[in-house]
Amino acid sequence: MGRGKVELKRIENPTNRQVTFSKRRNGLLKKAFELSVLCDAEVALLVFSPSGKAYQFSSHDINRIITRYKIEAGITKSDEQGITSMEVWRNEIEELSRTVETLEAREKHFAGENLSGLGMKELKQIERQLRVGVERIRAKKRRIVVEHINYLKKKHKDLQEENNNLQKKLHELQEGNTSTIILESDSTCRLFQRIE
Amino acid sequence: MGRGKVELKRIENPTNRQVTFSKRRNGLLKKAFELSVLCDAEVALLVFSPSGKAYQFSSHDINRIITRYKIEAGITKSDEQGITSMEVWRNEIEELSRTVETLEAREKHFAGENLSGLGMKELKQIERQLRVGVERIRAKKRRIVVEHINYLKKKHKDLQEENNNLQKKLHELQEGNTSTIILESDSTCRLFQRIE
DNA sequence: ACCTATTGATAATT
DNA sequence: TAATTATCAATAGGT
Repeated sequence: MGRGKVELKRIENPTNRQVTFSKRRNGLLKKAFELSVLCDAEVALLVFSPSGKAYQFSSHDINRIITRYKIEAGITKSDEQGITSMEVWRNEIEELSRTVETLEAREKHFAGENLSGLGMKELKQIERQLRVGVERIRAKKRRIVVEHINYLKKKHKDLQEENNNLQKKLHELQEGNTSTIILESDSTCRLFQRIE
Repeated sequence: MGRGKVELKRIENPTNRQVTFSKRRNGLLKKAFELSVLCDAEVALLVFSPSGKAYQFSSHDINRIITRYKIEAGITKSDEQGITSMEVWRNEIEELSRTVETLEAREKHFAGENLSGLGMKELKQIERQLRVGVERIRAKKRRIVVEHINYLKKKHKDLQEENNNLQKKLHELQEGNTSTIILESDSTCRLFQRIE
């Protein structure tokens, strides 16, 4: 929505990024507010800029919304108010550690290690995933090669054209001057080298 | 944004409210995502519909974002001791998060996704790893099949032996008693069934 | 920070 | 519920 489409990737220019952040953050907060009013919904929005500044919107008490989320997410705490941030962090660390363990186990499976305990079904499943991965990797490789070949073909064609032009000029010079001409132009020499 | 301006107040028609909720919720989630990507920001969004259904978006682990918010909000009564240990934990969390991200990225690569940005060398490396994995999985499968076959062979042999013994006993009985004998032994019937 | 050409979101309608 | 479309809103790039 502006003077040009924007790719969905990190804006590299820091100034632009900052400006866009400011604009879009406001837009997002506004829309969160509108949603809560128009549709009578509970909305909580937390935003941290890369530089660490915090922004928030919440239609109701934010801690209530967060608590509601945590309850829905299955994190039933004995005492919501009593959770110190330290406890929250400890839980967070444990959760992350579990995630890491799971991911590492899966990676081992993909590498064909630690397979004891897996049944035929799981093995077939993993093998299928691996084969899909291999096929996609190969497709990507083929694409890269094709692109490179096309690039070279184009370069080749361009150089051949340039070469023809140079030859033509050379002939014109020879016709205008019957004395022998020795080819010594640097660019012409490089040209021939690059064509092979 | 539509066929007419809308007042910033609760939509009274329940159908319209539901439809608008669905559309705007999607729009809001999309924009939250875009903000996080374009501007490299941490964003967490929680939405509860009036009917109680929960929707969420978070650019990073939502609990981490919530924790971060709680810390910023409750920073008033934090003593220096607390801050120090909190920072230690926060560092640990960030490290774990990075590990998770790395592992997830690698898993995507193994699945042949998110390959943009990888060069020929990396692609070949990944393909090699995948092929090694496939080979090991297949070896494991072969081992399982062979073991199973051996198990069946042994069972078959045992049963055949038992069968022979029974036949022998039968003949002995027949020789001792010339009258007709009808086979009705339950165990013998099951035996023949299991051998096939 | 403000301005506007453009893209994006969505209200109404089918 | 899912498309389509006419409009309004957000915003990218420029000043």
